[in-house]
Amino acid sequence: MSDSLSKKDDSIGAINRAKILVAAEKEFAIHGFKGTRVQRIADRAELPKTNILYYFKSKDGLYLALLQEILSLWNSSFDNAKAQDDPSEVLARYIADKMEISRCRPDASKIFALEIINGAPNLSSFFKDQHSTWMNSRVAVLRQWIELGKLPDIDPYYLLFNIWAGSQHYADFSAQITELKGHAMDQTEFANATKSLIKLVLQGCGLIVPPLYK
Amino acid sequence: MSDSLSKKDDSIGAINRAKILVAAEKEFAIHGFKGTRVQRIADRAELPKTNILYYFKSKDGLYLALLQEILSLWNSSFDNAKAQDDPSEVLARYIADKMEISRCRPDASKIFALEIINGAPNLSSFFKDQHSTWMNSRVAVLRQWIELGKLPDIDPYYLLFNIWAGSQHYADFSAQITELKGHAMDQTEFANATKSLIKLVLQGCGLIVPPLYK
DNA sequence: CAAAAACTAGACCAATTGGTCAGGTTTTTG
DNA sequence: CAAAAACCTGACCAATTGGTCTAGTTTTTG
Repeated sequence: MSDSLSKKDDSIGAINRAKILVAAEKEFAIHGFKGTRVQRIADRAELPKTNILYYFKSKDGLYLALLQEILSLWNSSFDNAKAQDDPSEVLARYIADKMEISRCRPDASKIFALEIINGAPNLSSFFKDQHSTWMNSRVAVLRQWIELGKLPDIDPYYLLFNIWAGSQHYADFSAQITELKGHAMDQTEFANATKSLIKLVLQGCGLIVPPLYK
Repeated sequence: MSDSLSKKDDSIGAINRAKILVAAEKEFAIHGFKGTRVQRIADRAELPKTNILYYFKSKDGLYLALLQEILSLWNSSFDNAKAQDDPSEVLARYIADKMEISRCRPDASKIFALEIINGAPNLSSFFKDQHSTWMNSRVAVLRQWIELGKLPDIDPYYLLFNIWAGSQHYADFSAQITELKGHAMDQTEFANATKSLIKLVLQGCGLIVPPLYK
């Protein structure tokens, strides 16, 4: 049977589904939802178009499945941070994680960005609620840090927005960055960009950068 | 006569062209290039579809005209900064300008973002060259500031990327922000976000925030 | 004021494309 | 090993949509 619940066998179906998702991620990132052609996903996955529609009921279905997989990338170490943790360590680690996603999964980041820019028409209210809940709990921890004097006064929302913006930028705007730098960023440059961002954000809100991230 | 060179008369053609551009900006920002329907631009502009194609040769032509108008927004006070200027003042002003664009022209920002995310398929190499030239001259000024000891050592590229990312985020990701905050940001909140960003960036690279922007 | 230019607009079309269908083959399973 | 389930695929279709054509109306201009 072929419901799309999680399972990672090596059946021919699982392999093809994975190939299709990889191809679709690339196509949707480059062309957007409306601009993406099922035929081109098929070409990229080296399967006939009909198979795409066989494994995923429709273009919509494929997109939704892909989006769900992408959203799971948003989980991070910051999710479990507590008031007793060290803000510098936690935030530096969080930024480093976010930068790593931008480096390794730029297309996933782009698809998410496209979705938000267009008004999040395909994000379920379940995800939105979950996201809001997550945000509230994280803002609470940041406020506790501030009360405890571990973090200088700063609006938690704008702090988080800046971390997201600053890290996702390297994935979403890679075309611009490549153009301006004259070449695509390599791993070393990503490491430097990560250090810069960590320093900017931590120092920007009055924290000391942990030695590990200098 | 109807070449699309600049002119701001009140002829019926100029008025309609302007109405179409306003409508198109909204539609392209929400649906992307491929997802935008000429008919819907027409509906929004309250003109028959044929008139859209009359004033602009094609959907492509309309999009290109709009994009060109949007690119002109990128000019700013930072363009003319010199080594003898004060980095704190210049950068604070630059960030404030960028935030103002995000607040007043969010759809323009979104269209630019969509264009870059999709690999900048419609940005002329003329614009790219111009942009690179601009970047080189700005990086040079930042480096002079560093040499003069007016600005602590920081990679000029990553500094500028962070300013762009941090400010454009408020336009491009407004759907997410609205969802997480529970409401759309008003002018007061934009003012606070601007202060936060200025403080984060300036303090982040070791500068003092000018009183005017506190 | 007449002719040219600018503008309005309904009818229509060709091309694209997501998706269906029917008839296969291969793999799994009892 | 047979039957059922899973998988493959070419032919085909209906709907959408950017764009054209033709024919008219309004505005500008010499």
